[in-house]
Amino acid sequence: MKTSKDAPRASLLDYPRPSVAVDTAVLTVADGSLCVLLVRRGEDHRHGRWALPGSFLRERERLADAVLRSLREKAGISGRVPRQLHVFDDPARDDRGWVLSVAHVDVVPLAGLEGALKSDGVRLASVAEEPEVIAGLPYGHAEIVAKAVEWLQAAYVEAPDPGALLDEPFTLKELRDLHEVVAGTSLMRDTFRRFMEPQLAGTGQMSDGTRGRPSRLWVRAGRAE
Amino acid sequence: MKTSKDAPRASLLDYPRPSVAVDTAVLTVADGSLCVLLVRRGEDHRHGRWALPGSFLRERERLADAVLRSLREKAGISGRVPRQLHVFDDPARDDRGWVLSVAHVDVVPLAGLEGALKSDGVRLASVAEEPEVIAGLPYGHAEIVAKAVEWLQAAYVEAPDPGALLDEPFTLKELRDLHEVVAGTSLMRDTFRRFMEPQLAGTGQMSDGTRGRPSRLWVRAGRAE
DNA sequence: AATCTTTAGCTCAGATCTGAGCTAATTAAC
DNA sequence: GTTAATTAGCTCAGATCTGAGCTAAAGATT
Repeated sequence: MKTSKDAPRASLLDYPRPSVAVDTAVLTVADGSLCVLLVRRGEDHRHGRWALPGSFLRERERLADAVLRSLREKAGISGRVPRQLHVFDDPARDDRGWVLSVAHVDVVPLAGLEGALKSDGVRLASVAEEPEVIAGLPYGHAEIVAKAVEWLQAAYVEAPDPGALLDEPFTLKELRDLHEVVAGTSLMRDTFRRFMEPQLAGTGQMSDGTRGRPSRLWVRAGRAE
Repeated sequence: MKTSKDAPRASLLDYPRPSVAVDTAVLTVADGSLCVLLVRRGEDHRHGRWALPGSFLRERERLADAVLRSLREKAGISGRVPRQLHVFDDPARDDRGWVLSVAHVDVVPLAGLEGALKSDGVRLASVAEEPEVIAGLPYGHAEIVAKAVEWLQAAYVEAPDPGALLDEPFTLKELRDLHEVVAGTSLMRDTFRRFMEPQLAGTGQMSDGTRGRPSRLWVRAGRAE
């Protein structure tokens, strides 16, 4: 089972190898609530339970490609920019054997999920409003969701809608509403404006047909002006 | 070995598996310079070249344990709190085969490395002063060092000496000198003091025998007072 | 059409932060 | 000893940040 330890060995690649999986928290905002995408597990293991979409890594496949493939196959959606979060390596994590899971996060606007959500094998769970659903996920997936949310919140403190959840152009109110949902707190209007404006480019247009006084419309701009 | 759980497929674990390695950037401060520990590679591969200490993961081993083992075996040092940085997954990274490398960072005071540095198979490379050494590391290790330094700098912005590089108690000058080395820039004296003092606990003692006016001695304190 | 509600955009006093500069306390050099 | 150099700790004016409150501009309600 084990190759000998000391003698010059044929190849270091003779070491036992773990299975490697990717699991992804797909985050979006729906109905003013930060949500994560769940899929119902198929015939393989833990049949019928809700879990994050994931997959085993295929031969020579890149992690990001495995994430995009798993989102396509399991949830029927197009992921965008999967980002690695952490490797979970508890040998007892998965009772099928020795499995490392590389957790990822991706951000997808609700419009990109609507087709997938018609299936009854796909649903959203609100991170804030359905904590019991998140806490009950198998394979330590609750921890992945927590890390994903933490990452998203940190990203949304730094820049205007870095996950591109909003369609451009948008008003500062729309942007602030989104950031408040992500942060889970209310944000001071002027402080928010003052921080974000330098990172936005004005379109010259004004919003129209909305409630209240029309406001300028903006698009995301590169940080360096 | 593993038996299948239920019918349809033999086992998902029949997928091909990558080799998994850990590589660690051990950071320290020596002679007023932020340094990373390198070891000379042994008989296995790339004989004689300097590289970060690393190892293949053993059966059911935790990543953190593999890091500590590799530091013990390859560098003869006791690591402290290895922290995961990123998984490098380029299939062409290693010409021996399909190898995922889980990069880690650890912080160790110079005193903990002095024994190891007597060996000519172990050296320090200054991140700022020997960029060509870092840039020439094999297996994409330069990228690991860059991520490790980035992580350390971010950590040192948040808290007083989170890597515990300084022996307690210390003066604010010693702390600031350390933080300046890590940051690579000079830090405003009073701004630094004002930010750090609430995160320190005074010992009531004063420094003695040092140049200049004696100053208070401090120890690190938990963030929550 | 008058009034209410909502949102935008600005202003300004007060709060907070910044860092140069001052005085103090010690060691080092002469 | 006397003077220079170094570092500590504080102070205060100026810079910056904050957010309540004001006026403006639109749709909604009556």
